[in-house]
Amino acid sequence: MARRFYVTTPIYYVNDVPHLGTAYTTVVADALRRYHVLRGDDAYLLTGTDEHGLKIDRTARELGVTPKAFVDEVSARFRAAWPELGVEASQFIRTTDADHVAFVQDFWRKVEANGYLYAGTYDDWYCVGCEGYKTEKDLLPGNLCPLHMKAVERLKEETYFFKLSAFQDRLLALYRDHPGFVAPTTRLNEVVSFVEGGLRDLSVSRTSFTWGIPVPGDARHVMFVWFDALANYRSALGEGERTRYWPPSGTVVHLVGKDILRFHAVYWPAFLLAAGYREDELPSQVFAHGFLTIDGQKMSKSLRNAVDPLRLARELSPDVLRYHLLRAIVFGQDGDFDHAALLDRYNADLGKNLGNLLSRVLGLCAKLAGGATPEMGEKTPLEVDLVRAVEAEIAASASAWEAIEPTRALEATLAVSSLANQYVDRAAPWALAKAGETARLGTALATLLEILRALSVMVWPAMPSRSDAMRGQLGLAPLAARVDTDLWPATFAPRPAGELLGKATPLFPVFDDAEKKRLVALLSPPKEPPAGAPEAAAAPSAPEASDPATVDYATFSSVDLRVGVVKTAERVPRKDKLLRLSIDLGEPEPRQIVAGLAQTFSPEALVGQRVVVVANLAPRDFGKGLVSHGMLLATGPSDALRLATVPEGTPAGARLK
RNA sequence: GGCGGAGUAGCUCAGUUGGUUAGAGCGGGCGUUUCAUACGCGCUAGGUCGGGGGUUCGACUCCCUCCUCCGCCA
Repeated sequence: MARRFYVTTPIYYVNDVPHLGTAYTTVVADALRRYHVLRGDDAYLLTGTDEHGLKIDRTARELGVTPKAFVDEVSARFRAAWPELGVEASQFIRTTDADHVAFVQDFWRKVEANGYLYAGTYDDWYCVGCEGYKTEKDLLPGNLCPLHMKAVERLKEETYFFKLSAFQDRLLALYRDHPGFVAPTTRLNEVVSFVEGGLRDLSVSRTSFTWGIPVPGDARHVMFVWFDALANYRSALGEGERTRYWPPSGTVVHLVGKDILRFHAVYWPAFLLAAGYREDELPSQVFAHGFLTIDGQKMSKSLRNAVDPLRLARELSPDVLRYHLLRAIVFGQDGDFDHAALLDRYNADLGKNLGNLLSRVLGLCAKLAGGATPEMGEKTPLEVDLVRAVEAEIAASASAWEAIEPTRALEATLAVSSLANQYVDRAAPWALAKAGETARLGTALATLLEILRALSVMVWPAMPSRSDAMRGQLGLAPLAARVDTDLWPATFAPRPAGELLGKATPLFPVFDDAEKKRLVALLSPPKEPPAGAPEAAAAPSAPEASDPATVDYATFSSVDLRVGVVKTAERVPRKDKLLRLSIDLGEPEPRQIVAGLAQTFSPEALVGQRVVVVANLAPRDFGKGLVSHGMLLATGPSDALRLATVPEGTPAGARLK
C-alpha cells in the first residue's frame, strides 16, 4: 500500500508578503512532496495563509480597508506566488475559510468539554509585533519588546486560559518516546529543556478586538491567533477521506522556521491531546529550519523587499532558484543565500557537469549511433563498476530525501553525473567508433543514456521543468507520477535499442564572467543600505503604539533629552542585540549607555554620530555590572533601526525641548 | 547567569563505536583528451583538526579547562 506523506509549510502571516524565507520553506516542502510522489507515495502538500489577529486588524485599519478586504488581497499574492516557483500545493488553506472556522470552533468545544479551558483574567504586557504576551523581565528599558524594539502594551482583560500546565508530563513522554518528533536534535533539546522548566497556562482568547474566530458560546471573545492557526494542519483534512493523511495511517511533517518552533512542538501537540487526540494521532515530526542571510547580510525587512524570490525565478528560472535553495542551504541550519555562489554553483554543477554530460552524450549518439538508442551489449568491468557506483549514489540520494536532507540528496545526484563524465573519458566512445568496435560502442552509449534517464528522474524533485526538458532531449515523455508506481531509478535498466532521441540543446547554458557580473549586479541587494534612503517613507511601517495618554508640560520637561556624540562603541559579548557605547554629553566624563542597536549598526558606524539621549533615565543594570546610564532614541524594528539625530555641529550636551 | 550546539584546507562542509600517510565539492595551480555548453578527465592543498592540559600503546574522535561564535531559557 502506498505510504501517505503529508507535508506542511507554516501558513504565512498576511502582514508580510512572500519573500525568500517563506519561499525557501515552501520550495523544500514541494521538493519533498515531489520525491514522495515519485516513489508512488500518496503525498499531500499544504500551505496557506494565517489571517487573523490584532496586527492584521490594525494594519487594515491604517490602510483604510476592512480586514477581510486586506487579507483577501495579501492571501492572493501568496497563492499566486508559489506556482511561479514550481510549487504545486495540494491545498491552499486560509484561516478565514468557513471550513476552517467551523473546524476550529468544534476543536475548541472539544478542548473545553475535556476540561482544559477555564475563564480568568489576563493582566500583563502584550507585544503586537509578536502577537505574544510578555512578562516584565522579558522587556528592555522603556518597556520595549526585545524583538521588535517597540513599546509593549498593558493588557488587562478577561480571557480563557488553556491548561498547558497539565500537559508537561505527556509532552516530555512524547519527546522521550519519539525523539524524532522535533528535528534537528539540537532543537529537540531546546524544546525539552523549555518544557522541563515548567509550563504556564496560556491565554487563548481576547476581548479587545474582533478580528478572529469567535469563541463558541462566548461571542465577546475571539481566539488567540495561534490556537486558530495551528489547527489549520488538521482542519485542512476535514473529516472525510483526506483524514487518511493524518497519523497513525499517514506521516505528517511540519516544516517550520526555528522562530516558531515552540508553537509547533509544544502548544500544538498539547492542543491536540487536549482535544482528545491520542499520542499516535499527533504529527510525526516538526522540522525546524534555520534563518537565511542574503549575501552574508541579515535579512532585514528592507533586504527582504530587495531580494524578491519571484524576480529571481523570472530572471534565472524557477528550477535554478530551487536547485540553489535546496543544494546550498543545509535544511535545519542557518544558511546564506549568496548570489555569486548561486551562479558559480549553477555553472559548475548544472552547466559544466550535468548539462554538458547530456550534451556530449547526445552528441555522440547523434554522430555515432544515428540519433537512436543503441544496443546494450555485454558489460565489461568498466560498466560493472560504474553501475555499482551509480546505484550506490542513487540509493544515497533516496535516503537523503527520506531523511529531509535535500543538500545530500542533490550532492549524490551530481555524483552520478560526475561518474558518468568520468566514464565517458574512460570508455572514449569516439575511439571505439574509430576502431570499429560497434558492440562496445553501443554498450557505452546505452549505459550513458540509462544513467541520463536516471538523472532525469532524480532531478525532478528539485527541478521539475528541467527534468521534462532533459527527458524530451532523451526522447522520453515527462514523468507522470502515479500513486503506487515507484519511478525512482533504483535499478539499471537500459532502454531497448532503436528508440529515437531528441534534439540536443544546452539545458543549462553557462554564464560567462560578464554575464555573471551583470546578474550579480542586477539581483543582489546593495551591500550597505544607503543611509537615509527614502524608501521607508513610501512603505508605512507597522503601527506604532496607538493613542498614548497625554502628558502635561511639566511631565514632558522632566525628561532630559540631550545631544550626545558617540565616542566609542563595542559589541557586548553573548548579547547579539546590545552595544556598549560611551557618549559625550558635554559632561566631564562620557556616559556609558547600553543600547539594543547591534542588529542594525556595526560599532564603527556609530562612532562620531550625533544622537539624542534620554539623559535622566534611571540606570539600568544588564547584569555582570553592565549598567546603562541613559537611552538613545530610535525608531524602527531592531534590525532596521533609524536613530533620532541632530545636525552636524550641534554641541554635545545641548538640551532638546 | 543556566542549559545546549559549534569552532577541521582560501570558501562550504564530511569525518562512523578512538587506530596505518585527516577527506569531498568549489576556487586556485599544473598536466591532458577532443565527444561536448572553451566543456571533460587526471594530478595538486604541505590544513598546529580553536588554545592548553589529561586519559591511552595510540585522539579530530574520550575527560578537564580556557577562548570565540550561535541557539534556547532566565
